[in-house]
Amino acid sequence: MPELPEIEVLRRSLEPRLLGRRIVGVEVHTPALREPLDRRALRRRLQGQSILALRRRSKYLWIEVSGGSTLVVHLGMSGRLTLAPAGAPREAHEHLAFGLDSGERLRLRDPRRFGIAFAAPTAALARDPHFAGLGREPLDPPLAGPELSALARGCRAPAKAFLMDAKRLVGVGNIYASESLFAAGIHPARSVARLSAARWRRLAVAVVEVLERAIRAGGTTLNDFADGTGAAGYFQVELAVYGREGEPCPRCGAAIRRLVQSNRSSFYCPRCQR
DNA sequence: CGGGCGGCCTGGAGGC
DNA sequence: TGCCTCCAGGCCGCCC
Repeated sequence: MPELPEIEVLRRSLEPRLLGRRIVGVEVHTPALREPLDRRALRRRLQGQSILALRRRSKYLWIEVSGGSTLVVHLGMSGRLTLAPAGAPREAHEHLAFGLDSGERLRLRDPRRFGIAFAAPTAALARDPHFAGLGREPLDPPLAGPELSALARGCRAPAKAFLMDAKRLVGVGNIYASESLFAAGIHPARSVARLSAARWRRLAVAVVEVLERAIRAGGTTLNDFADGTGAAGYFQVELAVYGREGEPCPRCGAAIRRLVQSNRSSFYCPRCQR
């Protein structure tokens, strides 16, 4: 669920509330999310430091602090990173929290524990294994057809799998892959090995537009996602095909179908997508 | 080496 | 009402 738009919405919601704040306490409640939480490194790198910048890379949030370190957070499937007022009780599945000089607490809740959190030297992030092999950011600058086509060089995968291959293009997960392919009129099972230039152009435009619209709508909240203030997004009401098997296509009225690819559900219109 | 797929994990939905 | 099964999907590792 948290794909690029959700993390960007989270980043924008937290940025004005966190910039300049000082981290006064680091609480680690759970030994491991998807990776072990390193309590000592989190404390050593973050405690007492001021928050300088919030950035996003792929589906990761980077919170850069003074002293040369950055806190990296990935929400996995069910994570929430929210600011809690002073004195708020610990919530269920709260694994990690940072006390701030404002008295608030920045806390990570993640029932399914697919998330990731660690602190690392800012200067070494580009070489960090989490980031070294990542592909192109689709929005900065906005992707165009020829470049998307070039990213697919040597790739014969179905279009759905290509869009979700973070080594080539980051940020597009299961929901926005289905939505982008619908917007471009491309069948999710079509191989990208021989797509026309016109189709590459339509796909690039579709990816950029879908992601930007989702950001403007505050992201997609199906179950878990909320921004840093706890607010849900509302792009779920604008989804054209995702999760709508059997419903009429918003463009042509044909029944939307579901297809399983790589153990993931893809949704598409059999008439509009070829 | 590209690509498919299982596993990690829990809550919620649906069937009986 | 309660128990069971299934499903959700980001990402890594395994396998063909």
